Parts: sequence; structure tokens; C-alpha cells
Amino acid sequence: MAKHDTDLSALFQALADPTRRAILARLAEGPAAVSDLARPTGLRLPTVMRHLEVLEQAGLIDSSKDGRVRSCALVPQALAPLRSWLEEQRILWEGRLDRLEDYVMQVMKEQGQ
Amino acid sequence: MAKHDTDLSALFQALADPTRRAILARLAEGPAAVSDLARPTGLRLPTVMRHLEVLEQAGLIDSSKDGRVRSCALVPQALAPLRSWLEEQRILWEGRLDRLEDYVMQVMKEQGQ
DNA sequence: ATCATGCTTAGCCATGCAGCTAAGTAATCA
DNA sequence: TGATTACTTAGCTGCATGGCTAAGCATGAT
Repeated sequence: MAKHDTDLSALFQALADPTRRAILARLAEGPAAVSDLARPTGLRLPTVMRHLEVLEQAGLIDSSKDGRVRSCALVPQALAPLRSWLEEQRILWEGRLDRLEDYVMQVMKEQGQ
Repeated sequence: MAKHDTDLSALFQALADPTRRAILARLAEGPAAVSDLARPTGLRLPTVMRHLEVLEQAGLIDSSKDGRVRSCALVPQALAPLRSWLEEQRILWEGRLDRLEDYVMQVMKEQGQ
């Protein structure tokens, strides 16, 4: 399996959890420390840490430690692969629809005779 | 948690598996029977069945049985929620970048004085 | 009526994941 | 120095997921 593919899997996997999507939404407002991200979730710190690990592994966020505080931030271009995949699928799926349309048109023409 | 949200989770979850994405790609060429979908995966039928269940549950495919053959097909509009979520995020994330840009501009102006 | 085909169901196994507690480390504050 | 804060690590639990085999059921062909 291509790396491109496992990347996509990791991305989708990371985004499949509502808590993680909420964290991303929060980060869209700007960088935040781990505890700040944890507070609104109502989850314990270690749990949130693991979510952050998943997000970072998927390339969606970046984090760096300053003193005893770890600050997390979005990686803006991280959703690009997902966007291209989606666009690719759209073209494929619509191509399929076009062919279906052609087929229907042809059947109608044949029936018209 | 909103239904909208669990829908998104199911979508992402369903797309997080390469086998399932391969099945979707195959279906983009047109409807297919379960065995036809199973063959190229090299997996056993029950395993593929479960993948198909997941895809159907997520609303990505549709299936109907004719005789003893079950035929599966894409649901073209199924990716729409994902597209809107992505677009929403793009706006949010870019809004963030705009604000960052504003901030940088302001700092530069202040330093210029 | 019998047999082959195509799917379905039931159930097992290993692994992964989301949550937790408890205990550890490292930086800041009094 | 000692206490507090902010993560971090280790390890447990329960449930979900992806794979399998074996056996069942319904339909189509002979």
C-alpha cells in the first residue's frame, strides 16, 4: 500500500473522533496549551494527550514546549490531501453519472424509434 | 452530540480504511455484486460484507438484492457533508491566518514608528 | 429433485482505541 | 527549599474493528 494511502487513512482516522474535531475547531481560533484544550472536553489530561498525539501523528497539528507548557497549533495545509482526494472522487463519481446519463439518453433514443 | 456530528464521524470512520476506499473506487466505475467487489481485495466474503455494511451505514453506498445477487452502488451525494465540513474548516483556518496576518502587519507598523 | 452458487449468520481471535487512575518529572513560585 | 503547576508515563479496563472458519439459506441451473 502506498504511503499516500496510509497518510489518508491516518487523516480520516484522526478526523473520525468528535473530540478531536472539537480540538481542531478550538485551535482554529489560535494556538493553545494542552490544559486549555482539555478543559472544554471534560476529559482527563492523559486522554486528551493521546488525542493530541493522534492529531500530531496525522500531521494536523504541531506542538512545542516552552517551559512546562506545551503549545499546540494547527498545520494549515494539513487538510490538502483530503481535499484532493475528495476532488478526485467527485470527478470519478460524476464521470460515472455522466456515463449513466449517456446510457439513459441512448435508451430513450432507442425507445423513441 | 448532534446527529450531524455522528454522521460526520461515521463518514470519516468509513473512509479511514484503505480496503473500503478501494471498494468505493471500484464502485465509481459502476454498480457491482458483492463477489465482484470481494475478488480484487483478496479478502473473504464475510469480511467484505462487513466493510460493505460499514459503507452502507455511513450512507456511502446503497445495495439491493435481485435473486441471490446483491448489487451495490455509490450514493453520489454522500460526500456532501464531508465537503461542507472541509469548506467550513478552510474558512475557519484561513480566518485564523488572516488574523495572524493582521497581527503581523500591526506589529510591523508599530515597530516602524 | 439435486446440486452449485452467492450471499448470510454466528462466533472466534488478535489488535487497537478511548477512557481512566496513579505515580513521575520538570519548571515556576513563595 | 518546598509547594504548586503542567505535563508525562505506565498500566488497567471495556468495547470496537478487522480478519478468519464453519455452517446455513435461498435461488438458479441440470
